Amino acid sequence: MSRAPKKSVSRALSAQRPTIRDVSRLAGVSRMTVSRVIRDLDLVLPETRARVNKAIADLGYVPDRAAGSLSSRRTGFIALMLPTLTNANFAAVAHGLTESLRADDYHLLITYTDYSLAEEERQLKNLLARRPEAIVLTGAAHSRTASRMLLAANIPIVEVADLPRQPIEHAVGFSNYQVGRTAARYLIEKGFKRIGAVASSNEGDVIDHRGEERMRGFEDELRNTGMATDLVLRHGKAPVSYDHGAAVTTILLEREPRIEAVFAVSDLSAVGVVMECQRRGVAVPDDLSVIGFGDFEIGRVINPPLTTVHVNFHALGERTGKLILSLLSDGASESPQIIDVGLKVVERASVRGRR
Amino acid sequence: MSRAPKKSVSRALSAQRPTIRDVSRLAGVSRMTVSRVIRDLDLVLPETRARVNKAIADLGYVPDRAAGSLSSRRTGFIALMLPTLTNANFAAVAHGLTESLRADDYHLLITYTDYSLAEEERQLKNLLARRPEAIVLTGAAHSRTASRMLLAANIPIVEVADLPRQPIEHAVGFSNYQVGRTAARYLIEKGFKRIGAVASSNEGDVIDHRGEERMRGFEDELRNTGMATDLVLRHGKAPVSYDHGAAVTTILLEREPRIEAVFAVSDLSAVGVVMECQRRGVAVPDDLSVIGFGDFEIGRVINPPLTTVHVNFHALGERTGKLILSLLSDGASESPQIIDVGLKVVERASVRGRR
DNA sequence: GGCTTTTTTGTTAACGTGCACATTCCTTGT
DNA sequence: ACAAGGAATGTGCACGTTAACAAAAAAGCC
Repeated sequence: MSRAPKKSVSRALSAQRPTIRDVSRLAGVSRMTVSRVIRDLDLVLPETRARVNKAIADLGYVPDRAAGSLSSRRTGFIALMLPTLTNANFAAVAHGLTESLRADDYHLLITYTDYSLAEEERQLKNLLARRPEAIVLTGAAHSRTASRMLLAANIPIVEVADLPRQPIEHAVGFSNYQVGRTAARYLIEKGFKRIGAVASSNEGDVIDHRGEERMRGFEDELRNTGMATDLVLRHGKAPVSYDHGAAVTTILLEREPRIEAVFAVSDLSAVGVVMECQRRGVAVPDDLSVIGFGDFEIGRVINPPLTTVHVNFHALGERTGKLILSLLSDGASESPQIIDVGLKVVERASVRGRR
Repeated sequence: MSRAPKKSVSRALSAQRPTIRDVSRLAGVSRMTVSRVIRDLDLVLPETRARVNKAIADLGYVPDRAAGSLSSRRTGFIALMLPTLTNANFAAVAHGLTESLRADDYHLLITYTDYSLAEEERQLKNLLARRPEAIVLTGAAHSRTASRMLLAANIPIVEVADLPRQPIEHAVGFSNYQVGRTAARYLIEKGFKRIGAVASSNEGDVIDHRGEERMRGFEDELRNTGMATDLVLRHGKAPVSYDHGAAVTTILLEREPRIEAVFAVSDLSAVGVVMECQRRGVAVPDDLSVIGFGDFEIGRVINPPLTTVHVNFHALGERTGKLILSLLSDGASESPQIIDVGLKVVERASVRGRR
C-alpha cells in the first residue's frame, strides 16, 4: 500500500493549530506567562493578561490537555463504567455525577460494558490508559484481572448502585439485598399469603448480579417469616424486559392460580406482568398485586400506576461526585467510605391495601 | 560520571507507575520494540514479543495514551455533544455510535449541554482541548463562537438528529420539518378536520429548535391543504414532559371542545395528553386522536398504545460511526455527506381509523 | 562468497505543556 | 541612598510516548 508521503511537513506545521508558543510570541511574553493566564493563576499583571488573551483570541488558540496532563500528571478525567446508558437509572447516575463534577472541570469518561465481564475488562484497560484520577463503576462482580488492574491503578475507586459485601474501596449506593427484603416485608405486612417473585435466570451470557441480590433478600425475608418460596421464579435471560414480565406471568399463573402478589426485580418486568394480567383478564391489584423496583417513569404512567421500590439515582451520582472531589482535594488517603443512599417504597395503585 | 546524577530519579520512577522504559529494561529491548508490541505492529520476532509481553504482565504496565497522543498526534477520541442523556433517543444515538466505534478502539467523549447554548460553548471548549479526531453534535442552532471554534478545529464535524438547512459539514439524521408534515399528512388523510398540535413556547431559557421545526412542518402541511392552524399551540417551557401534555390538553379543549386530533412534538407530551383525556373522560381515540413523536418505550405501554412518528436513533448512531471511520481512514477530505435515515409512522391505537 | 534485500531492532528528536527555580523589576522602610 | 522583600515574568527540563530514520542481523541471489 502506497501512502502519499507527507512531504509538506513544514507547510503543514505553519498551517497547524497554534500552540502556546505561538501565543507567547504574538503577545511578546514567555510561554509560562501564557500558561498562567490560561489557568487563571493570578500572578499576571492585568494588562499583560489582556494582551495574552487577545493573542489567544486572535489565533483561536485552544490549549492541549494531553500535553498539559503529561506535564502536570493530572488528566482531569474521571472514569465511569456502567452496564448500559439505555437504562434510565444508570443515565441518572451519570447525570448527577456530571453535575457535581462540572464546576471543578473534571471530565467524565463514560464507558458501557453491556453487562459483559469480558467487555468490562477490555474497557477498563482502555480507560486506565487515559489515566483517570478516579474511577466509578457499578458494584457487584468483577473479574479477577479487572480487580487487580483497578487496585494497581492506585486511584480512588468508587463502586456505585450496589453496596457490595466486600467493596474494593469506596462505595455509594444501596443494598439490593435490602430492596428484596423491603419488598417482601411490604407485601407480608399487607397481609398477602401467596407471594411470588420474578427475575431472570442465569442461562444467558449476561448475569444480573444485582437483580439476584434482590431475589436473595426477598427469599430470605419470606423464609424468616416462615412463608413458602415456591413461587419465587427465575426465568429467561437478563436483562429483563416487558416480554420477560409477560412470560413469567403465564408460568406463575399456571403454577398457582391463587397467587396474590408478585415482586419483580425490575419495573420493566413488573410492567410486563401488569400488561399480561390485563390481557388475561386478571385484575391488578384486585386479583394480583404487583410491586417492582427502580421507579421508572413508565410505572407512573401505566394503569394502575406501579408500586415500586425507589432509589434516588441522581442523588447517588451527586454524592459520588462530591466524594470524589473530597478524595481528590484532600490528598490524604481517607479511609474507605461506604455511603448508603437508602431506598423507599413508593405506594401506588398496583398493590391492594389489604388491611 | 555521565549518568551518576540521575540515579535518584530512576529510583523514584520505579516506585511510580511503570513506564515503557521500565518494560524495555526488564525485557532487555529498546522502548521502540515495546511500543511495537503494544500496538501490534507485527515487526517483532515472536520470541521477543513474548518476552516483552511477560515484562508487561509482570510490571502491570498500562500504556499512557496521553503521552502517545502527544507524540503520534492521534488521540483516539471522538467527541459527542448531546442536549441530555436522560432522553432515551439520545442515549440510543450514543449507544449506536459506541458500538460502531468500539472495534477500532476509538473512545467516545460524551458531554451534555442540558439544552443550553452557553453550556454548549463551554463544553465545546473543554472538548476541543482534548483534541478529538472528529466531533458529533446535535444539529440546529449553535452560537456563533461555537461554530467558529468547530470550524477552526479542522476535524470532521457531524451533526446528528436533524438535517439542518445549512449543515456545518456532514449530517446524519432526519428532517424534523418532515416529521411535522408527515404527522399532519397522516391525520389529514384519516379525514380529521379539526386538527391541533402542541409544543413548548420559547419562554424558558431552553429553546427546542428541533421541536419547532416539527411544528413548522405541521403548520405548513395544514396550510397547504387549506386547513386552519388556529389549534396549533405553543405553550410552556422546554423540554416538554407529561405535565406539559396535560396542561396543553386543558387549554386546547377549552379553546375548541370539538377538536378531533392532536399532534404532540414529543411522545412525552403526547402521553400527557392521553392521560389528561382519561382524567377528563375524553375517550382516546374515539373523541380525540393523538399522535406523538419519538416512539418512546412508554408509548407502547400506555392504553391505548400511542401512534407516533418513529426514527431509528440507534441506526442513526451507527451510521454516524461508520461515516466517521471512513472519513478518518480515507484521509481524503470527502465532500460533505448528508445522510437521511428517514422516518415512519408507527400506527397504534391512539388514532382512530376514520375512513 | 560477496552482494543485495529483507527482517528485526535501536537511536534521536520531537509532541505541547507545567513545575521548580531563577531572574528582573518595582516598592518600601530606614 | 540602599538593602530587603515582594510582585511579575522568564528559563530549562521533564512528562511518556512515537515518527523517522539508522543500523544490525538474517536471508536470498547468482
